[in-house]
Amino acid sequence: MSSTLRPKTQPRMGSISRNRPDEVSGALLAWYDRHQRVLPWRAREGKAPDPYHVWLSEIMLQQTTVQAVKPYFEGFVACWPTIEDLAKAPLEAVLDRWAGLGYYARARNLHACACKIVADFGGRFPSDEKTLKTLPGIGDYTAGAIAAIAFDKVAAAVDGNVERVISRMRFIDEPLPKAKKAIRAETLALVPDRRAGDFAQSLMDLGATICTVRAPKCGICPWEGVCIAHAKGRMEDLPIKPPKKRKPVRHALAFWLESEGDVLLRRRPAKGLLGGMLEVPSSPWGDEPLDDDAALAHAPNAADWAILEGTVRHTFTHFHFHLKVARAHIRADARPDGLWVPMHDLDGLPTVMRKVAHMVQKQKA
DNA sequence: TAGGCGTGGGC
DNA sequence: TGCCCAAGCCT
Repeated sequence: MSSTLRPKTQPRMGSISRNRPDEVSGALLAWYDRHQRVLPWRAREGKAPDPYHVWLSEIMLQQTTVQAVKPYFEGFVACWPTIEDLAKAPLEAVLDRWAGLGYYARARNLHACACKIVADFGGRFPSDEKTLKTLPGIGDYTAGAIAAIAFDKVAAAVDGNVERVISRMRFIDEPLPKAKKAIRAETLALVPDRRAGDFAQSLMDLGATICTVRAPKCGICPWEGVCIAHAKGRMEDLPIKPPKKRKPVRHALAFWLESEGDVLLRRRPAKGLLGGMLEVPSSPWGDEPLDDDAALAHAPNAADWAILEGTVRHTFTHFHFHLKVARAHIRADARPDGLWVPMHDLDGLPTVMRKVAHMVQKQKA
């Protein structure tokens, strides 16, 4: 990224005018030059960013922590070094490698987007927000982030971090999501003509490391002097979020069927919850716990099913899940049709199903 | 527009 | 422990 536009004399701390967008953004860029995080998807000093890496990381980072993303990003880039490689891969391979990261529609859209970039755009990402937003999995935030970070376009990338930082700094006390329009306008007004990508990343770094949800570190914030929420002592009141709803509990019985070191799995329907992912077969997921006999009627075959002690508990976005597990062994010549997978090769399972496997292994010991 | 859609960490 | 939250998107 160009660093040529840094002012010759940096504004002194506390001397920034909150009515001068160039001074406000300049103070943040100066902070970013000293304190930016080193992340695997960021371009090295003086190097042009790789749009494929920017896009891949932005999709993975949607609603997901940096620490969780790091190993997946490295794994994807090692397995599919270019977007052409990713487009050529079977969707199932992409989903299996995404397993554990959550929000699996992202992986389906990722693959669809890669195919579209290769088929319709010659393997090159468009650089304008409007075209980016036509691609699967790319919305307002991600379009702005790619335009700014990969192509240094003047664009606002308003994510949860930016909503928090800007709503505090400008004291926008309207509740979300109504506040989004004002936050976006305030953010866009601050984007500098040069270093728009650095500015986008600096806002996110500030939100992630200084302007945190709880206990923000205002004493070391480059915007302490211009932040209205800080002046009022109201930092932790913003942004105002709508109340959450209670999660209901759903129940099911999973069927762990073993045969000579393999376990029976199946692939879920392509869309919806865990769409396209591998799973341990189970009874339908219902609002009430099924009694054992009723649940066992859904078993994939007639076998000597034993219901294990304990319950797998897992929380999805909008419900809690209580899963009992039944287990049986059969001979190889009695296997029902299905996907038989070696028990040492269960990396493609989503977390809830890994919990099932873990419970079975624990009860063997 | 509001609800569906995962997971792991922090307190 | 239960709840909140993290670089949102889609319908």
